[in-house]
Amino acid sequence: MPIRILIVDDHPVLHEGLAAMLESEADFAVVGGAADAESGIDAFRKLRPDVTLMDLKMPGMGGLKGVRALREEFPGAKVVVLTTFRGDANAREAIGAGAAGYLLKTTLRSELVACIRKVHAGGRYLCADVSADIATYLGSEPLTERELLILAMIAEGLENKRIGTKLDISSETVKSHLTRIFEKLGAHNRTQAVHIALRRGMLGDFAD
Amino acid sequence: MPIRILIVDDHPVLHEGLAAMLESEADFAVVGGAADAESGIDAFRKLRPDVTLMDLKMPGMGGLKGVRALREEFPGAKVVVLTTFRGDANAREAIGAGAAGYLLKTTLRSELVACIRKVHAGGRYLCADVSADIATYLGSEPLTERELLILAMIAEGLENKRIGTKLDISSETVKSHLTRIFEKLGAHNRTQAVHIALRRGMLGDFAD
DNA sequence: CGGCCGGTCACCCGAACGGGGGAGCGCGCC
DNA sequence: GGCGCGCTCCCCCGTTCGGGTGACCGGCCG
Repeated sequence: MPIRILIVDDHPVLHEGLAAMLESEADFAVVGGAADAESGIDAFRKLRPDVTLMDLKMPGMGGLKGVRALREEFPGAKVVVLTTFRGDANAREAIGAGAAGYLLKTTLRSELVACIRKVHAGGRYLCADVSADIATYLGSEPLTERELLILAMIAEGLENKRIGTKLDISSETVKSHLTRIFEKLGAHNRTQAVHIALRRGMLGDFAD
Repeated sequence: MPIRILIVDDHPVLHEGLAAMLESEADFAVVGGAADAESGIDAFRKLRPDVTLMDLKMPGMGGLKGVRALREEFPGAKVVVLTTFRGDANAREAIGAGAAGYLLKTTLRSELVACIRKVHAGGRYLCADVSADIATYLGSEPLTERELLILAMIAEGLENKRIGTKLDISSETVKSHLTRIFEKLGAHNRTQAVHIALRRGMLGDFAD
């Protein structure tokens, strides 16, 4: 009996590419597909695939919450995240959300297949680039939610005072958050902090 | 006789997806593929395809220069750019470099096929999102090379003085460039300028 | 030739930023 | 209960930023 696979990706081209790739493996069967996390979970309920391939950036709830929600409802679900972006933060969160595999879209067919096999067998698989990224920042403290929120507003170019107003806190508080953010990221000013955060995938990334 | 297509893309999954999609059209024939611009041009020399699909972000020279180089050697080459990223700047440059089509990877199969047909017939095709982006910023003045260079350094978090040192100019000059950059982008501070530039695809983008 | 444009530099000044302290307060965990 | 952590706020002070204004020069184009 083949490994039954569900594909959740909103890029038609990629979606079909994956399907074509996987179908050509003798013991793989693509049993369904969806273009966003919500309908992906629906599809899972009906199909109960062995392995689910999920993109991170999708309309609606997004892939990260998708993984979390899916794993909450089906703790045994085996999910492989497949995304365009590097950066340790994305991968860490995905793994924290319960993903068993994490691949980049630059992955070779052979690696994709190997990953699915490994995950299906109950293992984990991270592609090399990503595990390297994670290793690089192993010791680094994660930002708190508040800090991430403020950093996101910084990234949009807001000034401390305006952020304070929006969050109903003093601009002094914003400053002290910022100081901690700089410490954690190793930045010396707000623009550099944004740069590092983008590189590490900590901010709601640009582009789809 | 079918429309002969060359695919240049470094993402195996996407590459195969495109190939699968296009092959399933009766009058399309994928005659070759490459994973970077240089070998894409090599392939073009041998194959002389009717239409070339090219990704923008690739190792080596990158897709933009690839299009430029290809069109220089073969002014009649019909190139469709296929990329993940929105933003008017990317698209403008690609068109300026001689691309006849510009699609996002979120494009539907039907649109992809239509685009290739239109370009093959000698026409142009931009996907709706991108032409909307371009329309939005129609009146805006483009940044000069110098300004882009400085903006890129700003994006990395460098301060004016350090940029001045690196470029061997006064920090006052950096400031006056910056003032012009703010004007052109409609920004009020450096971080916001970077934000806008990223959104508009003006900076060497993040991620592959 | 005269103008325009892009790049260079200068000075003033008020506002924003970043580093240095210190200090409360609520919450969860041991 | 005590401790730590995250969030909140405050003051000081030197630096950087950003706006305003003005100026020079070399190249390109009409």
